[in-house]
Amino acid sequence: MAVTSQQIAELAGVSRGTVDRALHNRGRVNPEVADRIRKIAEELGYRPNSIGQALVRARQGLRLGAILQSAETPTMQDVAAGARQAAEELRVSGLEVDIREVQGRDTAKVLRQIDELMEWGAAGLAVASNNTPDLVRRIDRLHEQGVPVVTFNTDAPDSRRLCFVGMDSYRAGQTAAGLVRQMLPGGGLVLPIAGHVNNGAHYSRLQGFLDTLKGEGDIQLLPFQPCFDRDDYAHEIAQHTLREYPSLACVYITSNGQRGVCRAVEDERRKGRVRVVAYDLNAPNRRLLQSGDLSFVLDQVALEQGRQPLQILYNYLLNGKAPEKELLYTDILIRTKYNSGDEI
Amino acid sequence: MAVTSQQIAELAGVSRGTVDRALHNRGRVNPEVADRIRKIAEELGYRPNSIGQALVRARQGLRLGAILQSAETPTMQDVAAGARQAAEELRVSGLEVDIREVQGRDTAKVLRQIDELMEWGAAGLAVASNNTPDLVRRIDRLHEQGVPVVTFNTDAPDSRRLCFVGMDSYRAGQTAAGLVRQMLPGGGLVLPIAGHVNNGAHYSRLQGFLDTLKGEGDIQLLPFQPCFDRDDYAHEIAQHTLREYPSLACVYITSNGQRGVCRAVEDERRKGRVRVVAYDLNAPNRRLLQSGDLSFVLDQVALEQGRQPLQILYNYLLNGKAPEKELLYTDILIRTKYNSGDEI
DNA sequence: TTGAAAGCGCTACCAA
DNA sequence: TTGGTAGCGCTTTCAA
Repeated sequence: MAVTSQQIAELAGVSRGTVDRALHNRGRVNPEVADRIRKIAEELGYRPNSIGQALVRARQGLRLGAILQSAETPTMQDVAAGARQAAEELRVSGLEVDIREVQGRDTAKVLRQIDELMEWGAAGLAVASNNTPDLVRRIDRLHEQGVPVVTFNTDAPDSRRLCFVGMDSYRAGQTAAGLVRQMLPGGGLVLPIAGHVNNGAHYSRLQGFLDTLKGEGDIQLLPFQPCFDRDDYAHEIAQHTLREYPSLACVYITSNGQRGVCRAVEDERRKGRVRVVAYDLNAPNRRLLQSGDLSFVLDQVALEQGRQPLQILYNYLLNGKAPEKELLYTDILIRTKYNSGDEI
Repeated sequence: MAVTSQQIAELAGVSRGTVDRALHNRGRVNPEVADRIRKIAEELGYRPNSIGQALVRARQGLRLGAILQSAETPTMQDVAAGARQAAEELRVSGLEVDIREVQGRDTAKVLRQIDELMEWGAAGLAVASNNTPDLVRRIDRLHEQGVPVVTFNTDAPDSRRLCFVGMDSYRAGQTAAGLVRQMLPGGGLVLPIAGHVNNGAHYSRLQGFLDTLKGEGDIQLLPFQPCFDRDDYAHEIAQHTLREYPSLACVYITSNGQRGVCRAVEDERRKGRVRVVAYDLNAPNRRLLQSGDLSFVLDQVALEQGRQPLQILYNYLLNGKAPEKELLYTDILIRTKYNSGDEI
């Protein structure tokens, strides 16, 4: 059995209460005594038993809240699963976690959930919502009230959030560019399609892609087109471009709409000659990879994105450990038909 | 606060001890009373507080051991870090974990460590060693003694181990083949290099690769060559092949030796025209990706490989939950110069 | 078959 | 500035 605070108390000739105060700098202890206690603890390699701590903490009932927007999408469902996993892990440490799922992109609903969670007594929040002025204001207010907020999946960069956990979209775009570069050693014509023009993540995915391929002389980039996350628009854009450019070698799409693109390629009987690179490994994309309609899918580690924020809040609130960086980027996964199975 | 065993005891008009015995089927309780208790617990949605359980468990002192062979390699260091992480997490649940690192591939040393850990009182073991008859025999013996063994990173398939956590080497080979296929749309000449001919993992990486590319008519596979994990041999093989085949398009190497290959490509001034695909994202490979000497690196989630086995042993020994599958394959990661940074 | 009580390690509170 | 004590939820022992 490891060394306990009781043992230290006996060695120092004081009570456990004094040891506790000394080691946690809670004050109300003679500095000399505190020094002696700290030295003994150091020598014995004392580390407070986290189970004991958890037991006490459970009584205090620290509460954390998490809110996920667009919860109806496959990716956010994965994120939610990660959050639930973290909630379960933290339960063991004596915390309570409430996870709220919001359908669609609706800042008003998100704000309402924030209100409810604050009323419930949440000491920290994890928020995955889109970056609107209203949300930024609310996050700033929470910050002033001493309630830390971690954004995840989608950032609110202008707010005073503790940190962000999610994909580095620009870097993801670069990664996509690297793949296209490898696929087209002899160069070729590439069509980039974005989702919404005003979606920060989609835009960065595009920028990273364009910036990285621009220098490569033998690769020609067509002007990018927005498809507004819709398969029908994406289909129309792809079909039109395929007909106009018989030499089209690749389509890069940063958002939903990939099914429309693949259908267009198939319709025009260009499958195999036109490569498609898309985002997010969900069920439909898994199928499109298997069938060879998609060459690559860039995936975010959704589960991790859900898990980390709550852990970070826990470490911040209970151990006073702030996250190492403001931007905690999750891994960028490259998926092909061969590594998109159900690995653990 | 969630419902406690005390509350159930009061509602059932019995003591906490009786509730405990009833809910955990420890016997020594009137069946009718047990039924009543179970029904109340069910209705109230009782779930035993894991902190309370951990506190008691800590007193009993359940011990787990982990042994890693070839601990001096970068990959195994990552695996070890994962094991340490798991050890820390389990400490919170009241377990003690001892991790032993063995230098080199030495079954005798591994067996000695197993002895020591058993003497120490380990109730379960995680073992990453090479698959030798001696080890298999020992694992089987442990199994008979009721000590579960989880193999990780490297499997001992013929043993009665509880399960294996690691890469699906054949599938990794297929993944590499898929990348080569994408890189060489017009076909081309490919040289496969393996490490040791008798290394199961390296052989599977080769087989998966060959099987997947065999059907592709326009890709020509040269006979594979073993380089015995050595850069100098790999250099020699690559140099010789580069000179003999000016049209060589790609080298696939399943083991160490990738530096020798890259040097040969550079020496022969074929960098950019000859693509190299290798394994494991360690420091040197990160550099080779950055410099463009390597096109792709296939990586195993080493950290996860270290973490999982101990968690599995915990669930098995304390919750009676056997792993879902015998072969728990970890993710196959594709790394390029753009996604091989230090993401979390 | 059942109950009562101890004890795990820690922190918080109150009294001195 | 200190010590003493209660109590978190659970399991286990001992006694009835």
